[in-house]
Amino acid sequence: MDIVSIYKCLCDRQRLRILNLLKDGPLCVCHLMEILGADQVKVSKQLRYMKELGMVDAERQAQWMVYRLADDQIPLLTENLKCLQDCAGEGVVFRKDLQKRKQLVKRLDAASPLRAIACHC
Amino acid sequence: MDIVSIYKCLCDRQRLRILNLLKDGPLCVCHLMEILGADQVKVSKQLRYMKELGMVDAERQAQWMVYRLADDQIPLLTENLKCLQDCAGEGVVFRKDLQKRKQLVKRLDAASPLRAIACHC
DNA sequence: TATCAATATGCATACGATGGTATATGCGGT
DNA sequence: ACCGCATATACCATCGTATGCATATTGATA
Repeated sequence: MDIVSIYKCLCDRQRLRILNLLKDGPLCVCHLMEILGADQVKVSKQLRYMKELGMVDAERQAQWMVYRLADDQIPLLTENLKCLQDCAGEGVVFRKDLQKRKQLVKRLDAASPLRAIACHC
Repeated sequence: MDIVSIYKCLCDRQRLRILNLLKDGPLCVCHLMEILGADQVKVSKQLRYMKELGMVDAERQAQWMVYRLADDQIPLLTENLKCLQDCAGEGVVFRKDLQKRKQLVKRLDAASPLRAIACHC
């Protein structure tokens, strides 16, 4: 994959937020939607975009599609993801996303352990 | 400056090449044109773009405009520039650019030391 | 001041990415 | 077989950004 494609992917805030979330583990589309407060189509399209680039992998779990960072990591990507939370000013958004993620996982565990497992959180 | 703007800047191959060249020291527009094999308008506009972003600074030297990486480096940018030459496959382009740069400097030194100095190469 | 070289800018156009709506697919449960 | 939920896709409008051409600006030199 060429460098320019990677940077093109990174130059959208929502894609960055998604990658940042997936860095902590797989998530299904509906949970991404909830955390990001975004609509289904948008999230779905961006995931497809990143899947075609080879940045993320998708796996079906019952009716959910679970997305994760691709197994064969791209060093350039990995390095850039590392520093998202430390980014001056903007790091807040990324840190908050990860907090929301934790809350979500807790809630799912309490309400329906099975579903939490199914969704790989 | 926000992350997205930085990545937007990085997602153009020619801008990357320019930044890579400036990492080794200042250059004027005509030398950039020569090394990149690009036309004046394009180079000039991309430099302006990067100047407005705060990535590069410009200084007039007689009739030449000499561009350099901005004094107050942006960490995210610095880190990304570091690995350009090592990028799988594509690193070649960036390495070749730096070679061309060296040849250019040599030639200028031989032909006209004064001009070489004026152009800060 | 006329002129040339180096560089910048304005404007029109084209292209690619993005967003929205509607619709399709795939799976589980009844 | 049907329905509902989760997700994907097609299609179209839109908008940002790059590109090309023409022209303006700036500094040096005669």
